[in-house]
Amino acid sequence: MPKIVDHDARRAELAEAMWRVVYRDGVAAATVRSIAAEAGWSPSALRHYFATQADLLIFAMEHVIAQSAERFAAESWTGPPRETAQRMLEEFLPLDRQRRRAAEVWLWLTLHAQVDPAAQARLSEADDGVRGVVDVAVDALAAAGLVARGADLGAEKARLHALLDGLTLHALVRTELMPPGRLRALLAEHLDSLTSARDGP
Amino acid sequence: MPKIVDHDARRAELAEAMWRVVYRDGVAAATVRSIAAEAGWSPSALRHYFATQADLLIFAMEHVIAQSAERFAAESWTGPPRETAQRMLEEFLPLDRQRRRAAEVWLWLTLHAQVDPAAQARLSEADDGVRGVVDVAVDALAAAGLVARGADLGAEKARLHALLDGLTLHALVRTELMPPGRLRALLAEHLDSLTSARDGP
DNA sequence: GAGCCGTGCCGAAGATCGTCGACCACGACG
DNA sequence: CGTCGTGGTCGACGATCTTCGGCACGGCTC
Repeated sequence: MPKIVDHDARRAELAEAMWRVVYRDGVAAATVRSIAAEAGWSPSALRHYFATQADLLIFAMEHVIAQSAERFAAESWTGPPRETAQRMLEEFLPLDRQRRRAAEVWLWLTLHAQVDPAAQARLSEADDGVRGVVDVAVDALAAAGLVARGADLGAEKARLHALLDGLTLHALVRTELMPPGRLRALLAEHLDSLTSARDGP
Repeated sequence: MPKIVDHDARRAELAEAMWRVVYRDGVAAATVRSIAAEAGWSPSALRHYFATQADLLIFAMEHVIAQSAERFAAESWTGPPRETAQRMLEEFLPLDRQRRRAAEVWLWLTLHAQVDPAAQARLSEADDGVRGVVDVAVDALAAAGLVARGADLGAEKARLHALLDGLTLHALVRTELMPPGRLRALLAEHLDSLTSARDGP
């Protein structure tokens, strides 16, 4: 009976407006009002599609993660496993402004999740997406026989994942000490350590 | 001529009040009002000692870091270097509620530093404190001959530091996957990887 | 011992934020 | 062609950080 709008499309539109604001002015500028202005709506209109600000940011974050997942699925990922793993994991490092902004949003969500169980749950799902890529990368290395027998794959995945997020954090807080080249080099060094021969059981 | 107050002592008192609030209710509850109430002052009084909320949190963070540094300096750190390094680094992991809360504050500051150059500068100094401890730990291992010749000490320090902060982040966002025991084990695994024989140049 | 005046502190106000409720308008269905 | 539900706006509320004007206390000077 009433006017019908494609909610999913509208949500995506608002999420993109949010990313434009974030890319331009940083996550601190991602207020409900500024995002609404960017999208050309009144602040109240957003409430029809996102009950709360955190919902919008989570949706936007899931949006880019889903896009990343599509890119991962689309690419063939042939070639040397070692270089492939490096390329896959570099996707998550803040090597350019865009990914740096995404890391800021990620940080905002992480902090917010400390007090919002709903955000916590959905952030965990998104986190699983990243963890899944790390798993794939490590498994591919192991399947290629590049990881020493006896290595604890579960622990290696957790360690690599932690290193990835730690590097991201350091890139945010100490940009001058962590230029893109150093981020890549440290990731490479870790993969070297992972793939070099180590004592089996 | 006027009433004289020991500003440093008052600042320390307010910082301790802040930590009580944070410990009890989390960093989100660390508003100027709640901290003032906890300390028994009016919100305006805080402005005499901290120009802004970020200043208070930074001071409080530096406060605990300074205390940690004192503990580090006080302890003799004798015994096997490998176990010593583990103990030193575990100080920075959120293994109990107190350190978890500290990590939340750290996260808040990191986010805030993205828009506040002053906070950014002072946070960098605090970050150097942590980096210094990591350096000491790795240097001690190297001095004991436990790190393979040819290893890039600078890179190893950066990698260990990133791992430390990454583990902290994961402990905050995925507590159920990162209980204290697993945090310790992953740190130990990394130190094992660092101290096990690796290819020299 | 008396007065001055600067420090310390408070209360209220300003600005901005997220969120909510009341109200209007359009348009698809009966 | 009328109905009524969805979509949208406006205004307001409460909370936040920060700023401003004013009051009071208490050391220093005379």
